[in-house]
Amino acid sequence: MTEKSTKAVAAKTAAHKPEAGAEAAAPASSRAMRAAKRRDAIVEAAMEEFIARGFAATRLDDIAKRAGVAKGTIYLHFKDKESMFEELVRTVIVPVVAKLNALPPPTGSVRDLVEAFAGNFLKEVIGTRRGDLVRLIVAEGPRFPAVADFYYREVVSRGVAGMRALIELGIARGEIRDKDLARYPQILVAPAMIAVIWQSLFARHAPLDAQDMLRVHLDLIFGERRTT
Amino acid sequence: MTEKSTKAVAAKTAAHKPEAGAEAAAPASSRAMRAAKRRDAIVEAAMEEFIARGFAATRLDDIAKRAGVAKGTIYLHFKDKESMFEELVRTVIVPVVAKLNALPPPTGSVRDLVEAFAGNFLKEVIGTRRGDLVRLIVAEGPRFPAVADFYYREVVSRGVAGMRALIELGIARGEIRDKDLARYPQILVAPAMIAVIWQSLFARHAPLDAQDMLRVHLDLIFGERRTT
DNA sequence: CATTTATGACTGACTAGTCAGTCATAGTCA
DNA sequence: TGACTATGACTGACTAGTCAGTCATAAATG
Repeated sequence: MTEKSTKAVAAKTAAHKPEAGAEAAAPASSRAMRAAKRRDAIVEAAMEEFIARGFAATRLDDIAKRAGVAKGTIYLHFKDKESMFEELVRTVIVPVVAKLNALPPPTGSVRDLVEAFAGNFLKEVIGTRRGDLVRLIVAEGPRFPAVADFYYREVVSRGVAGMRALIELGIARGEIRDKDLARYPQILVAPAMIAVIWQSLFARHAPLDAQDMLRVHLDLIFGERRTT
Repeated sequence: MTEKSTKAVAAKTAAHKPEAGAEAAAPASSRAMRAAKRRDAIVEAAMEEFIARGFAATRLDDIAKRAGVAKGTIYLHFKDKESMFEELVRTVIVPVVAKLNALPPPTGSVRDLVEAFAGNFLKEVIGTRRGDLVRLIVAEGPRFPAVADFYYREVVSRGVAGMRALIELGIARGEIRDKDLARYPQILVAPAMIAVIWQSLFARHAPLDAQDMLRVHLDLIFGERRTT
C-alpha cells in the first residue's frame, strides 16, 4: 500500500547514482551525490531518534534538525513517517545480510567456526547501534508487520538456516552429540539475543560478560573445552 | 517523585476496604468496592492498550472507553499517563513475584524441578498477556528506567538467583556436569525468553514448539533424556 | 533562464490533562 | 424508619499545546 510511492522515490535515488561513471566526471557535488548524502544523513539521524524514543514519540522536527536538513526535505526522500521507518530498517539491515551471505567457507572445526562467528556477532552487535536496532524491531515489530516480516525473511530465517547447516555439519563430524539440536537452532543463538537485550536494559545493574557466557554455552553444546 | 500522590490515592482506596468488616456490612456496592473495581477495570484496559500500541501511541480516551469510565476518572486513580504506566507494570507483576516466592520445596531430581518450573512458565507466559508484558518492558524499558529497575529488582534478579541455586544443587548432586553454568543462569532461561519474543513476532511465519525446544535444551544441560 | 531541489512557516487534526457541575451513596436526625 | 443533608466519586466539555504533513517561496544548478 505505501509501497508504491516509497519504492518510486528509492528507485529514483538509486537510478541517479550510476550516472557518476559515464558522462558526469564532476564527482564530489553532483546532484545525485548530494542527494544520496542527505538521504544517508536523514537515515542516520532517524535511526538515532527512533532508537532513543521509539516510533510514536519521535518527532520529524528532531530528525530534520539532527540531520541538518529542513523538515520538508525529509518528504523529498520518504513518503511519510511510517514508510520512512520501514525503509530505514531495510536500509540498515541490508548490509548485515550481505555480510551473512559472504560467510567464510566451512574450514576448521565447527566449534571454531561457530565461536568465530558468534564472537564477531557479539562484538559488532552488542552495545552498538545495531543491537539497539534489534531491540527496536522487537519493540515495534507487532505494530509494523512489514518490518517484522522483512526482518524475519532477510535475517532470522537465513540465520536459522545457516545455524542449522552448521549444527548438522557438527553432528556429521561427531562434534555435536545431541541430534535434536538441529531442530532448534534458536538454542544456539538464544544466549546472544539475551545478551543484546540484557545489555540495553540491565547492564547498569549487573553487567554481563557476553563473550564468557557464550564460551560456557558452547561448552554445553560441544562438550567441555579442550585444554588450550 | 511521582510516588507521593500516586501512593496517596492507593492508600486511600485501600484504607476504605477494612471498614467493610466493622460498621458497614453493605458489601457488594460500597463506594470503596466500586472504586477498587473501577481501578481494576482501568488497569486491565490500560494493559490491553499499552500492549497493543505501546506507551506513546496509546490514547487515554481509548483506555477510558475500554474501561467503561470517563477520562477524568483515570486521574482520580493515577497522577498522569506516565505514572499510570509504571504503576500498571507493578500491579501486574506483583502477583507473579508472589508466585515465585511460593516456589515448591526442592524435592525430586533437579531436572524434574526445572522442567516443571519451566513448563509452567511457558504455559503461563508464552502467548498470554504476560508474555506481551515482557515484550512491552523490553520495548519501553530504556525510556522508563523506573520500570526497568523495578522489573530487574523484583523479577530478573530473583529469577536469576533462583536458577543459580537450582543449578548449584544440580552440580552438587552430579546431575549437571558443567560447573561454569552456575555463573550464567541466563543460559538456562534464554530459550524461554526467545520463545516469548518469537511467539509475538514470528509465530505467523514459523510457529515454534516451545515445550519441545525446552526439552532439547534441558537435554543439553542434564545430558540425554532417560528413555521414558 | 528554466528546472530541480530545499526551506520553514503554516495548518489542522489530535490528545494530555483540567475542573465546574452532577448525582448516587453515606451519614444524621426526628 | 423515612426524610433531609453532606460527601466525594464521577463525568465530559474544554484548554493549551503538540506535531505530521503541505506548499509558497527561495536557492542552487546546468
